[in-house]
Formats: sequence, structure tokens, C-alpha cells
Amino acid sequence: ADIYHLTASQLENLVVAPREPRSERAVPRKLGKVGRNVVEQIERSKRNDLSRLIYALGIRHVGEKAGATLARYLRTMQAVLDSPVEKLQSVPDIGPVVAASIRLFADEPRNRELVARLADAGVNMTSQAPEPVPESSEHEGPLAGKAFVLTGTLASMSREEAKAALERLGARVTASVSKKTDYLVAGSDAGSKLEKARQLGIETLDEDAFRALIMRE
DNA sequence: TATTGCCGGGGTCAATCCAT
DNA sequence: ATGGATTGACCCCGGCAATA
Repeated sequence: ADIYHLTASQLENLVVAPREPRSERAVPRKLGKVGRNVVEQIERSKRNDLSRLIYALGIRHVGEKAGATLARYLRTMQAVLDSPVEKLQSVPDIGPVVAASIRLFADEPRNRELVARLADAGVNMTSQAPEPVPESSEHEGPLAGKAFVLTGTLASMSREEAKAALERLGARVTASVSKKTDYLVAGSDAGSKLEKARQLGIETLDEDAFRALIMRE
């Protein structure tokens, strides 16, 4: 939370030594413009969605995915901290171990103080993510229920953009190939995932095919 | 122009979840 | 109860944008 109280001038004047001097002449220097940029980005980070905050807290067993799920279902940081384990476990993909880990974190006064200080600094504590849909209309979008895995480098967009595009269309995007995977999107320099997809006979899309798909839908 | 280190990406493996 | 699917925690690397 202290990060949110840093000022631009503090960082600008901070002197840093080269971490791993690759030349003899490498010399300590002031952060200068870097300092200003850092403060700017810290400021921007206050507006991140709750899912990012939950992820960033470093709660054991809670990573990017679980953070997003918790944010979607519980909506506020307060709810995450105050929900009894049973309620936490009622969230999809949250089992006893993860729920217990969250409670352990939230029951530690030091952690509650941390969150309070972050809130005080103006860090967003709520989620803008769409509310979980009721069972009946669970799957929406043209790619509803389809599981995608991304591998390799796409020339026309970042991985994050590709992921967001797919999720907008209702698809699931996961990290590793399994036989439940419907499509593998392979950019250049694809590695072992492409190999695995071939073995499992999973349909592979190259970048052009992928773009065609998301543009069409 | 030289230098730094951020960024995006790849991979492994154990832990965990949950459908069967 | 079990095993397959998936996630989380780490670790590694090179290109290149930003900066001095």
C-alpha cells in the first residue's frame, strides 16, 4: 500500500545501481523520467477491476482465474473478506482448499489493514465484470461452450486481446491443451501445445483462420 | 549510440478440482 | 476413490523500446 503514497519527485531523485553491469562503465543514475512514468502507472492501476486486486494480494491458491471468478460472483472486496467458507465454496471452481486459504488470509488482521490502506489510497474495490448469469441462459454468444487454447505469437494482436475477443464471443480460454479443447489457435513459434493438439486430433487455427472466425462472429 | 530491463512468450510440474 | 483436466507457482529467454 505504501506504493500508492510515493510521489513523482521521490522516485525521480532515487539513485539506482545497475543490477547486472554488462559494462565496466555502468554507473548509478537517477530514475528521472522512469520515476514519473512509474507514478503515472501506479495512479492508473487504482482503476483496475477487483479481479486484479484479488490476484495481486497473493493469496495462496488464488491466481488470475480464481481472482476473476471471485470478483464476478462476490462483486466487492468486502464480500470476499467477510464471506464464510461455505459461501466462498458456493462460488464455481472454489473448493474447500481455496476457500480455506482465502479465509486464512482474511482472518489475519495485518491483511485486513493492508486492504483498508489500499482502499484509503483510492484503489478500486469493486468489480465491473458482468454478473454471473442464471443457469438457464448460462451459455451465450456464438462460441458458447467452446474451449480455446492460444499458443505462439500472433502478429496482429496481443495474446490478451485475442483472449478478450474470444471471451466476448462466449468462448472459454484455457492455458493447456486437453481433449476437452475444441480449437488451438497457433501463432508463429508455437511449441509443445501444437504438438499435443496434433496428437489429440484437435482442430488448429492459424492466425488468418482465427481472424476470420472472430471477425465473422 | 550504448545500455538496460520490460514485455511477451515458452515450458514444467505439483496441487487442486470435480465428474465418473 | 480415482484419474483426467485445469490451474498456480516457478523458471527461462530474447527482442527491442525507452532512456541516458
